[in-house]
Amino acid sequence: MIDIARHAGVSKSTVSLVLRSSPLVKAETRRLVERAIDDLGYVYNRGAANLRQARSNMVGMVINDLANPFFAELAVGIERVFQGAGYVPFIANTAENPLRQAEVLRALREQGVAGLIVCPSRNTPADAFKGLVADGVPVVQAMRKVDGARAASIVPDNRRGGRQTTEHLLALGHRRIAFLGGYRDTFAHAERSGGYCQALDAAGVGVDAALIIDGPPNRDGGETGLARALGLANPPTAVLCFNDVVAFGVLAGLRQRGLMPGVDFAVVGFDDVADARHASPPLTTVAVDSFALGERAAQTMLRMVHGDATPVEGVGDVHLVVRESCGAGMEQAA
Amino acid sequence: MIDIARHAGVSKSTVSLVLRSSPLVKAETRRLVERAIDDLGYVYNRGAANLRQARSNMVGMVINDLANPFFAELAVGIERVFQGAGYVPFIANTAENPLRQAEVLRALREQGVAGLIVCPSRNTPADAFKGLVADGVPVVQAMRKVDGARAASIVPDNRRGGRQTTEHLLALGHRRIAFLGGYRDTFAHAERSGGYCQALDAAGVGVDAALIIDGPPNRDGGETGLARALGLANPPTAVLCFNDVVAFGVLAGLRQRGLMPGVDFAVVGFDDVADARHASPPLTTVAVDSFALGERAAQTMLRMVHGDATPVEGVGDVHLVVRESCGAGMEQAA
DNA sequence: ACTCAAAATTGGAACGATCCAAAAAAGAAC
DNA sequence: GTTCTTTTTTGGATCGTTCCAATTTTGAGT
Repeated sequence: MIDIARHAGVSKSTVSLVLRSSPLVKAETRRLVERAIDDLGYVYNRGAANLRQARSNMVGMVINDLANPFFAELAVGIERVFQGAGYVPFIANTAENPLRQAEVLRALREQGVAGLIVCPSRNTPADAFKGLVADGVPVVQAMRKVDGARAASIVPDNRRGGRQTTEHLLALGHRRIAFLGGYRDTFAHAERSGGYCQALDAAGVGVDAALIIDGPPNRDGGETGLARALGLANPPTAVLCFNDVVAFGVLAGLRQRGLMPGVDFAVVGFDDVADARHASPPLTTVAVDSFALGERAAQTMLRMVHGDATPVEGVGDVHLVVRESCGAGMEQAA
Repeated sequence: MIDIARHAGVSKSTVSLVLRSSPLVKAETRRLVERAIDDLGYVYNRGAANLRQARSNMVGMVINDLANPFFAELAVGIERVFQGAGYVPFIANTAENPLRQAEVLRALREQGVAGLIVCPSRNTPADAFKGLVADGVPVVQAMRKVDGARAASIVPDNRRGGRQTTEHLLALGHRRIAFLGGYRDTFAHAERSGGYCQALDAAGVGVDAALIIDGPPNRDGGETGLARALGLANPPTAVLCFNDVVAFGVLAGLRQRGLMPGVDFAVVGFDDVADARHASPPLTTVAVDSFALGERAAQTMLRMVHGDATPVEGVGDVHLVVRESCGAGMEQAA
């Protein structure tokens, strides 16, 4: 920076002002300095800058499973908001591993992030964000939240989604409805299956614990879960899946058994990822609007960066998207 | 850090040594300092450290399209290597936008990354990495490479893959084979379609320019490309798709028209993403082994970080995976 | 007890930016 | 041409770490 100052015939303080595009410098001086900057191929050292001024332009997105297209969509949505605001978002994957998550959070903190959006991994301890929050780093939880954590959160209305789909299946005449996939110890599972139980109770059908089958929230989880469900003495005629990826597994599993999803068996997903409407048959699911959710999380974080300290607990709207996999019109099957 | 020194009754230099786990400190002193560290809830400031010592533990992965599951898989593979080596990988998405990519690269440089793995966006200028390379930051291109860029690269054998699949379709009796999707101005398109042309020429079939239909490398690109292909005066009986996602679009398009992929029409993909074998019908495709490719790119970068300056131009092995979408056994269709 | 090497510790000067208070330059008003 | 604002520029201290050379402590050998 001193080299530039010399080259442009000004002081390093002036160069600093130019770099931060301060209105204090005369236009002419600015041009002079700017020329020197690209003459010398100078690169700003963000680390040094952060030393004095905590304001960094780096935000972190900590995501539990990048391989799940839903989270990839969410990430893309979030990114778009930050781009416009002059922040550079970096994504880190924790692969559902709380240890890995802790490492990532530490690294981001050391790096001096301006804020964080986190989709907490499974089994995240309640105090995972304590240090960050105490330091005044805005932390927004997205999609999931850790109970006991004192950080903002933006989550979809999982309970309502679970209830709506279950009601839909009930209306189609199903009485044996399974809830498939996802780990019982996660926030999302508790809420989604909670909505499911609530709807069953309200309809006077009653919950059969054997029909709540957990497992990894991926394709395999769907396939093996389906196998277990069909192996029951009194098997279900419909399944509500923890998420769309699980539902894809179920669709594949049904087909392998020569069953036609949407005709012989009803399948409903959750999330409405881009592929859901391209599945065969197109998947009935709960649209969570990942884009809007990500946008909202990002905006919440920006507000916190700018000093708004009100703790936000946002709930995103969801709605049922009826396609073919639930077999609307298969009332006789039950 | 000075607070810690005082609290532990040592000097800041000693604390610094402990933080870097130097062998110079006595075990007893180390324990003393470590206790002070978590008593006071101290957080290391990586920025300040990088100020003196260029060695950062942050590596960047710049990815052109996170929404494509193939790149997400690649990213996960790369991450796994770095974790073991004590580096923290951050992912940034460029969404195929060279301007955005430039911003991201600048941000990473300012942040002082130890190295970069880049899947260059479309239309990346040849000098995009010049500054980085001049600074001695290791840059490894993965999957794609920019011509003229003097940076290492690890890419799959696209040409061979294109050739193999085309030969396979020829062997099944097809003579009108289209190449669908992808932008003509990308490296991967040039190589993959190059292999395709080569195989056609070798078989004496000849290339019909009308059968090379480009478009976005996503589901939509597949659907609209298929529509164009089927609208030709002399339509193809088989398509080789630029990648699996395009192929998924083609499968959906065929089904909408009441055509059965693998029976009425042959479809082949490229990449072998996880979903390829779960498609219906399971997709015949070229396996590029994203995991191994990512691993190799990461290891190349690590070698460069450790001072190995030999420019690497790695080519990853590919192999044809025959499933059902190509309709092995449909020779009569041609 | 004394010497000397080895091991462990230390203070102060960097690194590259920002902040602050103060100085210099430019304009306005008389 | 003063004097007084207002605008622009500036030097030096500072952020939290690492490096270096120098110092202190330890311990072995006599």
